[in-house]
Amino acid sequence: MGVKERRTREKEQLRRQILSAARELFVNEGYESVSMRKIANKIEYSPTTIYLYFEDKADLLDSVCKETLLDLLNTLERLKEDTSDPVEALRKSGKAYVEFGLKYPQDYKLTFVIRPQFQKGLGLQQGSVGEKVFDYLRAMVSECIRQKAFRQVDLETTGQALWSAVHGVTLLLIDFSDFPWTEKDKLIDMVIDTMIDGLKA
Amino acid sequence: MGVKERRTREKEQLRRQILSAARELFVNEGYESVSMRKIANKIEYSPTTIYLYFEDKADLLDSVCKETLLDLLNTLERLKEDTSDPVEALRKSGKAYVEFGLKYPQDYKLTFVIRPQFQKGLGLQQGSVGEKVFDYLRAMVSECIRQKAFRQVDLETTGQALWSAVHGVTLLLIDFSDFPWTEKDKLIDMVIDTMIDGLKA
DNA sequence: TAATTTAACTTAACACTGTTAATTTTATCA
DNA sequence: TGATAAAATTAACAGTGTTAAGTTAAATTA
Repeated sequence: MGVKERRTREKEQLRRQILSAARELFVNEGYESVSMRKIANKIEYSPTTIYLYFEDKADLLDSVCKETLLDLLNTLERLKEDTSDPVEALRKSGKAYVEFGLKYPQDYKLTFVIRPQFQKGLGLQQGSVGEKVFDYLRAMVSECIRQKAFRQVDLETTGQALWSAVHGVTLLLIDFSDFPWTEKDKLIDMVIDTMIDGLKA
Repeated sequence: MGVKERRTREKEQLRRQILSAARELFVNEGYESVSMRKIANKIEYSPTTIYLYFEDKADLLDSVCKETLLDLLNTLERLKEDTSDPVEALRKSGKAYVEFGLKYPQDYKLTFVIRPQFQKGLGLQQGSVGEKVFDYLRAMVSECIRQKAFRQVDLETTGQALWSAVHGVTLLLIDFSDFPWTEKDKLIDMVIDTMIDGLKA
């Protein structure tokens, strides 16, 4: 009775194939410039086959972004081990966040700029990977407050403010690549360090 | 010989009409969802007429964004008069920047997210309005450093870091409108105040 | 093995897209 | 009025996301 299992496996495999082709095209040509036909051509199926695996183009984007968020979450949680100093841990997480965005700039934009445009109302629901990323950030901040390294700030607001800062520098560096930035790492450090300094006790 | 002058005026008028229709549609339906035909319908001309006044759709976007930047620059420079305290002036400018973005969220996104995607290599050239906006920010920061309200930080990097922070919070509030933000103004103040505190002498 | 049911996939079609070249209409000047 | 220049239009190209209907292939049953 291994037939059903094999079929399920085969379906899963094609689903991944579609997803991988979609990601590559989205990243290289931009979400709007990629057509269902292009994706279909890449995997050598007819365009409508994709609709048997995904609701529509936006759903395809959604699935690609969920993978990206998982990747980001893994990257961040891999840092958790070392560093007993909570402020240093937060700083490192901030750097890792921005560096993730700059390493995969188009994936980052898909997830944090394009997707919200096409998935309004589904930004960050309960149990989502996106929520877990923010949970991670909240825990970092919480530890800084608990150990009195930060002054008595509001946990939620502080987390959101830090997210704002790292999101901002990431996007500016991606979008305005021809702007006469000072040395990239200097800017990233400046953003993160200034925020952290402003929060210190 | 007022014929040529009238013609010039009429051409300018139609140009503005196109621009205004384009802005309204871009803002309400999103750049990619707006077709040249839709714009043409709105002004009751044939689609190709637009090409006599603008190079292409991206040029139309470019012109719309230049207007937005002028509007932003005016909004900021109107603050210049009052406030002798340079730090307070910077804080007010930061707030005004974010509030401008939230008052015209789609115009802000067109200018600072969509346009760079379609106008790569023209992000912020010499003499552009965009450059003037950043000049304004630089002057604010410069004054804070000159009056020793800020510690001896690098002018360029500091300006860019502040831009990152306000850009980030503006975009997050626009894009993730369903995220459980703490009170909006509380967050905006937190971002700006924390950055400024981190820069103080 | 042959017929039937189910799953997987494809073809054809709809009303659209940005942009170009060729053409027609409208306005100005001699 | 007729020629010239400017302005606006029509027709066409190769493409878009998505749906409904039709076809092929695989699995199950008799």
